Amino acid sequence: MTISARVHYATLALIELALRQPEKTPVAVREITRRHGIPGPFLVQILRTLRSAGWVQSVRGSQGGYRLAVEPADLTLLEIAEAVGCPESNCQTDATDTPANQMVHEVWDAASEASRAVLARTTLAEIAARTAEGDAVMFYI
Amino acid sequence: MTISARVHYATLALIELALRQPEKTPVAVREITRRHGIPGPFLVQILRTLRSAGWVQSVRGSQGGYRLAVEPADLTLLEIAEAVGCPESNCQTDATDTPANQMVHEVWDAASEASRAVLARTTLAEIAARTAEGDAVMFYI
DNA sequence: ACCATACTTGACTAATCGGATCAACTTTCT
DNA sequence: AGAAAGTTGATCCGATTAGTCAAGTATGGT
Repeated sequence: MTISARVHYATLALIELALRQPEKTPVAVREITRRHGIPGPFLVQILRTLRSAGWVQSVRGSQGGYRLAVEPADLTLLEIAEAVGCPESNCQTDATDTPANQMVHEVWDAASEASRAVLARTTLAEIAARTAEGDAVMFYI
Repeated sequence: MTISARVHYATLALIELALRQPEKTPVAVREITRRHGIPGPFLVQILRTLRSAGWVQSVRGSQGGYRLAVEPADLTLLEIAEAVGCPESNCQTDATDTPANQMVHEVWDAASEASRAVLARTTLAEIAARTAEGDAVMFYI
């Protein structure tokens, strides 16, 4: 499981937006980068992806920024990871389709499915709430 | 879950060796590459790693090759993947250790732990046996 | 003894990817 | 008008992966 910085940053940003959803003014990119130490224009690039996915809404002009466009409870970490991260773990069957090859593929698929299941059952709302509490949380395997 | 070709090839080679363990003569690299379409000298590089890990034994000279050095039932896919693949998913705590950061890290860790659990409970013996079955089936087609 | 076979070692190249940056432009608030 | 923000597209760098080469060494068969 590679936790590409891209996905990590995206999640951080979304948590920030989720926590500040009650505010009426949108949150500026600058603020998020300062808060979480995310390299400036890189976050912009990520937010662009999130926008075209429909998770966030951008407000231009002065006093502009970003705002969450969906319910945090409806957004799972899996969706975030897949939208922003690697371009789909393409499980195309190789040309050399020996039985050994198939077996190995099956195991890899099972493993990746297991980790995806964990991400699929964690919502943004959940992780944002826990962040707010500052609580130590146990995630069961 | 990235299934680096390195790990994939390593597993394929080990399956081959496991299946031919009863033979007295070691298996030549050339043969393995032909069977599974693995690029020649790349497999050598991988086998070197497997050797220094102690999983396989090399026999030099003519009639030489590789031979499994452990019981297939004692070797899990997790061990293989970690020995040959990425250099440990280094989960170093970032300098900016905000609560959000910690939360996100916890989820990633849980996810990666889930997939590792799958690999940890699959042994080489198991996957080799299943491959053998598949081979038998193919024989009749 | 000799030669073909096969592993050993170490360095080396090529392509891809993730991370990050820049510059020029548009929109909106005051 | 001017400052503050986001928008877009091009680009760059460094690390990692995949894959290669060549010179060397050991072994078995004849």
